[in-house]
Amino acid sequence: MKRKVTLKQIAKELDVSISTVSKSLRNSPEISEDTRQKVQAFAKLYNYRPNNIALSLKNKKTKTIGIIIPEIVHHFFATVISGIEQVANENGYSVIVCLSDESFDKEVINMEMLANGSIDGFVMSLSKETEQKKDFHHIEEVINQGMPVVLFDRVTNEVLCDKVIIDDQLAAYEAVDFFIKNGYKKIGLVTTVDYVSVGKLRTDGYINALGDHDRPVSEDFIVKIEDIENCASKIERLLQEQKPDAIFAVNELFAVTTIKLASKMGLKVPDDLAVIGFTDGIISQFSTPTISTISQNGIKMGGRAAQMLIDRLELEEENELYKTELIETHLVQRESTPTL
Amino acid sequence: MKRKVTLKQIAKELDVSISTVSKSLRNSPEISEDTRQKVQAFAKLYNYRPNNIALSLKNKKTKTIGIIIPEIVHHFFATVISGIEQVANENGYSVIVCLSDESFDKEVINMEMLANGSIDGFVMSLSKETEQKKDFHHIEEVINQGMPVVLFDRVTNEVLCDKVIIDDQLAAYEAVDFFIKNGYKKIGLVTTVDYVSVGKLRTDGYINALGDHDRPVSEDFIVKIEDIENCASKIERLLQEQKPDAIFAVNELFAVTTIKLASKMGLKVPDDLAVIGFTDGIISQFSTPTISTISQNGIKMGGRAAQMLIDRLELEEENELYKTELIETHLVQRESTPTL
DNA sequence: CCCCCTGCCGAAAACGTTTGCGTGTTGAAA
DNA sequence: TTTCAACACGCAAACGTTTTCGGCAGGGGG
Repeated sequence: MKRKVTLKQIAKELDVSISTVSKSLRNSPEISEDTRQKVQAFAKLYNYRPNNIALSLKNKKTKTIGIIIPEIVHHFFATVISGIEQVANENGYSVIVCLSDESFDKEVINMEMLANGSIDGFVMSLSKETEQKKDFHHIEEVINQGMPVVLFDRVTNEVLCDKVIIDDQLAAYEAVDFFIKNGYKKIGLVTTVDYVSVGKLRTDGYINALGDHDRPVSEDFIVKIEDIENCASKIERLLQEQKPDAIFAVNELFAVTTIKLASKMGLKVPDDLAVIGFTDGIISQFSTPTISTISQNGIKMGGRAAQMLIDRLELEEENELYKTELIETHLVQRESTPTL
Repeated sequence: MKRKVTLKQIAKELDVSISTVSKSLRNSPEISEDTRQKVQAFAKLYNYRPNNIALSLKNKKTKTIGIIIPEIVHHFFATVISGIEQVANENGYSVIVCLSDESFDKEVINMEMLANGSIDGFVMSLSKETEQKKDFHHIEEVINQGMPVVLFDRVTNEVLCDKVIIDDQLAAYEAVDFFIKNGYKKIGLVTTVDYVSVGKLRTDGYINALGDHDRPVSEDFIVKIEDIENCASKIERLLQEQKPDAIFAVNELFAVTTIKLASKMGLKVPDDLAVIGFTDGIISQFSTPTISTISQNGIKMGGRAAQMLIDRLELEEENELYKTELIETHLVQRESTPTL
């Protein structure tokens, strides 16, 4: 086993100083052609690579981005990571991933763990619990220490930083608008509880769309789901009691669950019930029928977030002007809405 | 903005030496009660946290695990990361994730990038291209430098290291055996090209199961798919020309694609065609009909891999005894196979 | 012959820790 | 009063880099 070789070892072996070796490898004109060649040959032979940790310590930058997300077993977040990783790599950065498991405490612990020098900045999406508690001191603290943070998707107005989101409200509006324009009368909503920021916004979009078309908004047509495990009964009740002809669901899981329940009740999708979901993921593409969704391009979202972070990192002056970028969405029509 | 405080700053502020501060914070008996209290109070006030990078440099360990996987937008790999992260966190480790995008070059670059001190060890799954080229020098080099590697799922016999796999061949055998025992006569296989290690093993399991029951193995019943994009025609041909009554697919995507094609051809699943897939993921759970699969517990797999790596890292003596752990699988019966 | 310049290289500091060892002070024992 | 231990603390090295600065030697010009 041959351990990694260091400058010091090369220096000793070649009987020169450490600085000579370092300069030779960086092609400094201070060093004679002869010595440079010799050192470089030796370094190549022993496959010398500078130690990242030492470089990080010296340069006070790690070239590493910290990602904190609620969970990774979730297609949308996986695509976001993918987007971040891609842009990060192109710019010579690595990514270190931590999962909050939707827990406030884990989010805080992970942030503190990474904030002590391990990374140059964060890209993160809030955990449900954090959104519920509205406690963002851990994020503000990190920002105060001069470490940039970019929030995406699940963001909050209460902390000042760069953000990347989609226009959740508008996207939901358009989905409902699509239903209305195509003659649907009884449009139901399957959404999350209100403290989930994106759920709330999408709910607002639904309400506004109905309002703008002078449609009544009834609580009876809205199902708010806390945990996915036992949501079936609530959705079933909506389907049975209100007999909606269209359902807008704020995520894939709700959409596919609704369709399955509808099918079990003998309803045909899309003939008896049209469905539009949110987040264009695996489920929507492969379920039967395939599900029309509002696309939410995670790759692009992650890419933009990473780019914003890196831009800020490589900027010399501190810039207190924070931007919020909007990622465009559009309706992907599939089998769960009729072709018109 | 208050930047992170260092030992040096505390020392200057309190007019003591750096070592006194350090020792005070670590409760060394060398330091008087008085000074200790004073330093600790001050450190708490300024929210002192030791710099991870400096610690890494000093201790020559980073408490970070490098993960290299082909892609993250893939439910199985996402669950594996989840499993790794969990065990890593419990042991005070972070994880840094790199994606090879199924490319040999990216795999090599990522490994070299991380191997220069950024991490203590690797958990990885080979890219398709690496499996095809059978070039593992980058992995061997890393191991030679004393950095432990744990391979999972897509592994190779050509490199000596710890491994975590499922018994792909046995699992496939059992799936086919299930078909045979339940009276199916014409069992088709939808698999990958042979260089994908797990695909090959599952194909072998299929062949052996047929052989052991004295069933003929015909190439006509086997479809080998290179890329998922244009696999439809091949599968259709199998369904039309051979009219199998059961299909074993080596992954979810092949399974759901087969089912969709069968439905389009008017075949009823499971009545006209029974299907068993592999990897118990989102698609299998939510497609219609839900798909029976060989479960492949990614969380457990990742967890074991992480534990093996950490065990080796925290072991004092070098241990050349490498283990290969098997994760048990079982058949999850859903709607794509008949209830008997 | 002296001075200066230039080419080449090494010493050392710095990044932030931890820790073995040396040292000064104090108090008590002889 | 002398001696010695215990106590409390500081020095410095080490981890592996990069970079500034200073120095030495040799050569050329005055």
